[in-house]
Amino acid sequence: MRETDFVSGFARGLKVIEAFEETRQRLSIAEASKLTGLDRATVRRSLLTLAELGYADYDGKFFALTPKVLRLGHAYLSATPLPVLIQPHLDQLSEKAGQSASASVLDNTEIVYIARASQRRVMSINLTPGSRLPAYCASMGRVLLAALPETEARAILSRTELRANTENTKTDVEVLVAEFRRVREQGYAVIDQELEIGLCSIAVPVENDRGQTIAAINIGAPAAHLSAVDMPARYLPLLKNTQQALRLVLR
Amino acid sequence: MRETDFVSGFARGLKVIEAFEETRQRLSIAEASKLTGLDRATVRRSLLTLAELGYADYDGKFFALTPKVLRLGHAYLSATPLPVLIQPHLDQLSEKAGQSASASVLDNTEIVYIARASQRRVMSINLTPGSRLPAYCASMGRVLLAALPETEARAILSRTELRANTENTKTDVEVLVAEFRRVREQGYAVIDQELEIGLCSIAVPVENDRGQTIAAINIGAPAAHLSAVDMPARYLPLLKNTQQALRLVLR
DNA sequence: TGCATGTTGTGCGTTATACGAACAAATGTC
DNA sequence: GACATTTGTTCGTATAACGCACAACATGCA
Repeated sequence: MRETDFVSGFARGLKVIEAFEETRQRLSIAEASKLTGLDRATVRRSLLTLAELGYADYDGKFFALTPKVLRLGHAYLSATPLPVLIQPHLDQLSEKAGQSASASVLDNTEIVYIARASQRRVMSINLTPGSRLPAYCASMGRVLLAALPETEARAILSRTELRANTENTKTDVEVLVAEFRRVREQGYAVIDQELEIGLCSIAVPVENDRGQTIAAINIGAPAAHLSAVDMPARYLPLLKNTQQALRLVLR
Repeated sequence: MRETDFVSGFARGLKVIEAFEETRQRLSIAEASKLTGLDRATVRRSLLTLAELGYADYDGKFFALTPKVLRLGHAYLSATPLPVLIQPHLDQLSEKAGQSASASVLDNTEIVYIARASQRRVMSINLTPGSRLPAYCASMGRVLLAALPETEARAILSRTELRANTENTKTDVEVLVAEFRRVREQGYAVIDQELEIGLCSIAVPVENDRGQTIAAINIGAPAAHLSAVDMPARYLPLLKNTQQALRLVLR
């Protein structure tokens, strides 16, 4: 790609949109400028463009995103076969397990939820398609990282801020890499309250017909309901069934 | 706003992202050019920019969006208080009703789902935050259109393609406007299989503490389970409770 | 093979944008 | 109320993007 095949005005604008995610509130021009590192004049032009197009509201002082920006994320969900294909299998899985079931893919150091079937809410945070969690401490993240060559997995870990969300959270790189090996061998990952106290989950990879891991699915359950060690016996058969069914429809 | 306060490169790029939604598949440069009406060279630069930033994959022939674009839509969901505030109430509502509950806002002629609590899937299509439905034939859409001045509601209807999705679908402007009046008086809207055969729903407006309608919530149920005329008696008290609770937290 | 059709990539003159700084207007502080 | 600081806006200029035209390549068909 040549130097001139890059529209920096577009790239800057996308950066401005993402700046809203971090703050959870409306932004002034100066705030957006600080968050993005872009010049105030440039940010102002981007924000005014967003307002002009209806992606943002502007009250003369603050900018706030409008629901129209959901179109952008939805463009992926409806254009990509994966979420659409997975959803019905996830519904079945969730129904049979009586627990929430989700699907996600890896995006750099995080997993991104692409589909979800929730029976009831077990986590304090609200997960919807588009939600992100750090890969190292999520069951689907473990599965997705385990599918990578070890050097790549290490590279991702080195870019990750390994926080101890609970006292159970594994934060040591060598411990995690060893865990990836185990996950690769046994074909599934179990998380015992590493992300949030009271929450356990079990995940398996979603493979296409060439055996490549392209996503992960999991079942999450309250620790009060079932201890982590009991999860494989209870849910692994269901997950494996779904995994097998998906392998046949994914090319 | 001055002429120069608009970044057309940014606006063009956003248009390119949205082009993916319509086709439900990957796009070549020429296809994206046709869909957006932009010059091929321009579209090519935008697509290469998306690829460079990781928002798209490029195999040398076709471009496909990556999960990273979900960040953009999610920037709205996490930055806006409304979805976050509504979600727990929706969960409760859904649990008590034993049916799916959703929340949406109006975006031009369509409603956009901003939160959802699903007990089981009752519709053939998959609804997630970001999903859109035409306002005129959805229960939440009726409620949101009824909250507008009649001239505005008519203006929106005039911009809408009034399709008869089922034999029940109301497509006559005068019939719809009369329906809006009734909805405004009775404070709720009921849809009897106007969107999809077998699906009924009932919606009420979500108002802030100044009485302004800022969103709508609904309960959807299979027609086989409960006829449309029985919905108010069964679900309206629950919806009104949730409406009241939300009024207190929304300023 | 030869022709027609369609697609992608590139060079170039014109036009529009981003940059940085300087100015103006709030905002906060003592 | 005066000062200091932050924020929003304007402006001239270097630079980058735009759209057109053309070349290169692939594909389909007779």
